[in-house]
Amino acid sequence: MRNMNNENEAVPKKAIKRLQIIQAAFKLFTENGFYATGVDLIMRQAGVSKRTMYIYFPTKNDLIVAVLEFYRINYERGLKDLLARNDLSNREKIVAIFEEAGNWFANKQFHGCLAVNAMGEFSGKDPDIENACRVFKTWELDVFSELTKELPVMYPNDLAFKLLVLLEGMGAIAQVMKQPCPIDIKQMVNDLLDGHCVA
Amino acid sequence: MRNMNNENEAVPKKAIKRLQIIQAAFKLFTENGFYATGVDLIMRQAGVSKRTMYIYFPTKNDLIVAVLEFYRINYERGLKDLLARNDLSNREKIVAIFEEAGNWFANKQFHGCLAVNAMGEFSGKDPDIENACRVFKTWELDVFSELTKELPVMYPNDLAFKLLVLLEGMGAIAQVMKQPCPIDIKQMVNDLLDGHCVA
DNA sequence: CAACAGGTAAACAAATCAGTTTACTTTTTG
DNA sequence: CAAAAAGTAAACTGATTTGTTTACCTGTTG
Repeated sequence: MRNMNNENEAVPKKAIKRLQIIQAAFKLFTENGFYATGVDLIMRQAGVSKRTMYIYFPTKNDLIVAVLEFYRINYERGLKDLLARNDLSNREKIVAIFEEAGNWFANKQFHGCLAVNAMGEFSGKDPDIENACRVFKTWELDVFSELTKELPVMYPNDLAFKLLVLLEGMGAIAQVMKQPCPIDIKQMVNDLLDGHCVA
Repeated sequence: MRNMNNENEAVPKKAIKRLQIIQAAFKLFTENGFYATGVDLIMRQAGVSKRTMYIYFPTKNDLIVAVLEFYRINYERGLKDLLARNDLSNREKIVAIFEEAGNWFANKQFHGCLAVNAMGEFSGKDPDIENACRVFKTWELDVFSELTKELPVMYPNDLAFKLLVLLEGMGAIAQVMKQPCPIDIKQMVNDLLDGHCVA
């Protein structure tokens, strides 16, 4: 059985294995934690031999750093469509982000922010992982900053940081409590936005 | 050299070893995570033999549950004096809690909320640990609820939850970013309180 | 066809993990 | 004092960990 799809040939085989490993590791790290997830299981789930794995990722921590980068890129892609919409104001986009996050957090399968979890396991132990976590949170802050800087507010960066605090808080509580959020987050976000608006 | 203090004899030796173990484990779990901390190191730091450890805590997870309870009791004791003061209004106490938390989070040694970190490592794996984490967060919420219920606000429980969201968010960001909080948290808390006040 | 890069499968090494057991010592207490 | 309770130190088990190595296979390409 040869290659059947003669259209759209030349798929970059090179990076396929690497991505398979990252995706399997991402799922396992998210669901079971970093230390608790062994490389043998990752390689089995990825359908890849151990040797291949250690060619792409010389150490497990290298893989963790790559997974955290993947986590951010994945997150970015999920937000892309929303951020690109021109039928929504920046303020509406912010509210929409919290709505989407709220739905995500409400899922029983939610396991908290991977970067926060990684920090809990590797803080003070692996600078590369620490750095990857900070890069992620910095990016999250940048997303909000991009949205608030064109809002009629006095201190857009302060507002962005407050929004991030809100998002983190929701996530952490959802992760631990695993029950629907009893408050109206949308209203809380709107109050925050109103409090900063000069117009 | 016999026992010198003939006054106040009969110190309950029984629970001393147990507490030593919990305190050493608390420190190590906080600084290095749960999976990453081996029982051999805990027992060495506690100055206790392995056998004794396994008499008090048949499994490592039993110890983790005990540490999480200790974490809560410790937290409660740290808040006791503040909550008992009668020269402060409930509103002032809430603000004071955030000020203290802010100072704590600003410390470079801060490693995030132990219950959140535990959830990141044991979510879906150990019901007892999960439960201990939820008990901790429920207690945190109760502290705020006790303070808000006597405030002139419409929905004291909602306000309490929002305060908890704020506290969690600050903690999670501080844990990852490890840099001073760029916003005025006291003002953010006051805004939140003002937004709920009917008077 | 032949060379070769990239892959598999599995055995292996060395360390570490949680937890057990044994033999002995210290401390408390009736 | 003497029995009993609680402790120590250290060897040990068996499973698991990350990471290495060996021998073999496969698809592509000059």
